[in-house]
This record gives sequence, C-alpha cells and structure tokens, in this order.
Amino acid sequence: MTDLKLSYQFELSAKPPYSFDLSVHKPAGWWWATPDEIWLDKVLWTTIRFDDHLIGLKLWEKRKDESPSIHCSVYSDFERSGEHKNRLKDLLKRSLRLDENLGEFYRIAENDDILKIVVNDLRGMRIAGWPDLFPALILAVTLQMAPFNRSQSMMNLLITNYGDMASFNGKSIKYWPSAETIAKTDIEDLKRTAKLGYRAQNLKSISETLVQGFPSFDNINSMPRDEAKKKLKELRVIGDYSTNLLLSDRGFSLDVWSAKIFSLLLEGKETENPREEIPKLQRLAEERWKGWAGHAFVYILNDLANLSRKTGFDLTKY
DNA sequence: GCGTCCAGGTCTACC
DNA sequence: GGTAGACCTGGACGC
Repeated sequence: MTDLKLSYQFELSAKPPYSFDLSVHKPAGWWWATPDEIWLDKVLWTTIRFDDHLIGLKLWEKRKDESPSIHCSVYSDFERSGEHKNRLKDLLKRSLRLDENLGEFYRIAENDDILKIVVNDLRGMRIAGWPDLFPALILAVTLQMAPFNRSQSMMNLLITNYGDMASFNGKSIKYWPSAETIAKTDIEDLKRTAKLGYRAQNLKSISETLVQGFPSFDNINSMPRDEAKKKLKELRVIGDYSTNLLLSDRGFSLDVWSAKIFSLLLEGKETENPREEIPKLQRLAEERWKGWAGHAFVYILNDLANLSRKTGFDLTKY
C-alpha cells in the first residue's frame, strides 16, 4: 500500500465540444486507467504509474461551456520537479485527448445514418488513450482467445495478486502490476494464480522485453503510425489487432465479437464466420468512414442499446 | 454432476 | 504470400 499526499493541482483546457463524463466513464463500462478507479458524483479518483511511482489523481470537470476545463489534483509520495509536472500534464492531455478536434468527424456524421445516431447520443466523447503501456499490453494479451468475462477474470486476478495499491484522499485504488513484478514471477505461478493458461508465457516474455529496455509509451505515440506499429509488433503475440488497440490514434480494429455487430450494421445480416469476415468488414468501414473509422468504432460500441432501438437489430446480445 | 465446445488473435509450419 | 492448425482452460450449455 502506498500512501500519497496532495502534491499539486492544475487545470487543463479541452477543445469543445467535450464531455468529461462520457470520456472517462464510458457508457459501455470501460475504465480509463484501472478497473478499480472510482467514479462518484462526476468525480474520478484513479491511479497511474509514472516514472515507476504510483500517482493518485482526482479529476473533475470545472467548466462545461465553450471553454471546457478539467481540474486535476495530484497525490504523490514525494515533492515533484517542474519538469516532472510538465511531463505529467502532457501525458494527461495526450491520454485524455483534450486537444482533439472532432469537427470533421461530426461533419461526416451528419450524412451517415449510423453515425448520426451515435454522435447525437455521445457528443463530446473522446476515445481514451492508455496512460500506461504495460497495462494496455495486459489487456491485449488477456483479450486473445477468451470470452470477455474470462478476460476480465484474468485481469482482475493479475491486479489482485501482483498489482499495487495507492491510498489517497480517503480512497484506496488497486493498480496493475509493473512489468518488473511480472518479469520476476514464475510462469507456473501466473498460470495458477491468474488463470492465464498459455498466455502466461506470452505476458512474461513481454514484461521481460520491457524490463530489458523498450521505448516509453509517449515515445511510441510520437512515432509515425507505421513505425509505432512495427515497434509494438516486436513484442511477443502483439499483432495487428493489439497494436490498433494500443495506439492512441487507434484504427478500426475488429475482433470476433465486434465483427458480429458490424456485420449487422454494415451488411444488414448475421455472419456465420465472423473471423473470416473481418478483412471485408474492415475494408467496408474504412471506405465508409475513412480516417475516422476508429472513432466510429468506439462511438458505436458505446451506444449499442440505443442503436438497437433505432436500427431494429439486437446488437446487445453478443 | 459430467462431457463437450469454443472464445473480443497470433504464430508457425507447410504448401 | 497464403492459410490451416495449434494454443490453455474457464465457463456456458446440454443432457
């Protein structure tokens, strides 16, 4: 348990339209930094690992009008330098995507039957960017070849058995294990305690590569997209689907589950072989939504209940 | 209670 | 360069 004290506070501005609620507390239930973060009365208490230390964050939307802004209280275990503070601000801006201009996406949506619905429901929502690389890699590895509730179980067991806990502002929040911890853990222990199966070897290999020396997430995100994908693919079992999931400028990345949904939306029919259909659906989406296909993906998957009502397809059954 | 089936990808061997 | 088959095992499902 790491006890953190209030260290400093600042505000960050966001390009309008911006919805803090929808961006950090997604309708589909996705967390931003850790599954254990707390969302209460429109305030987010969460934790990230920054420079190998846990940091507590308390975030809330200070202004909602044409100049939206977020208040950020930082809880830390020692005094931070100005340079450290600036890097943290940059990280938050990037991973909360506060400077993103959604104007073109919303213009395309005006003439698109599907996007028109989701953009109206979720105006101002940002696609979250991962604040930390190793947790995003844990997600990518545990999603592979498993139903989502099993993936969740594996992630929760990893956090419970190997993660760290930050305590601040009256809250205690569990955070993902570090790459160093997993690199030191025996594969058989990972299999037994986190139910990882064959993924134990994969996750351990990734953690070892990170510990031996790998570019930071900020570094990777500043690379041209193709170069960033190539670098991430050097990691064991990180392929096209996972790299799209990891990069903040994510593309349209279908898996078996989402292929079933997009087959209904884009072709009007249920697919018998979702895995085989993925390349075709991917092409259809990229032709239809061009560079905004990744945004279309996230908006649609966060609005399935309402889309089902409006389109007549039961998109929530998968 | 027990057996069967398959999952929110990726890699490898083989053609 | 294209593709079938293997990969752990928890949990859903049928009986």
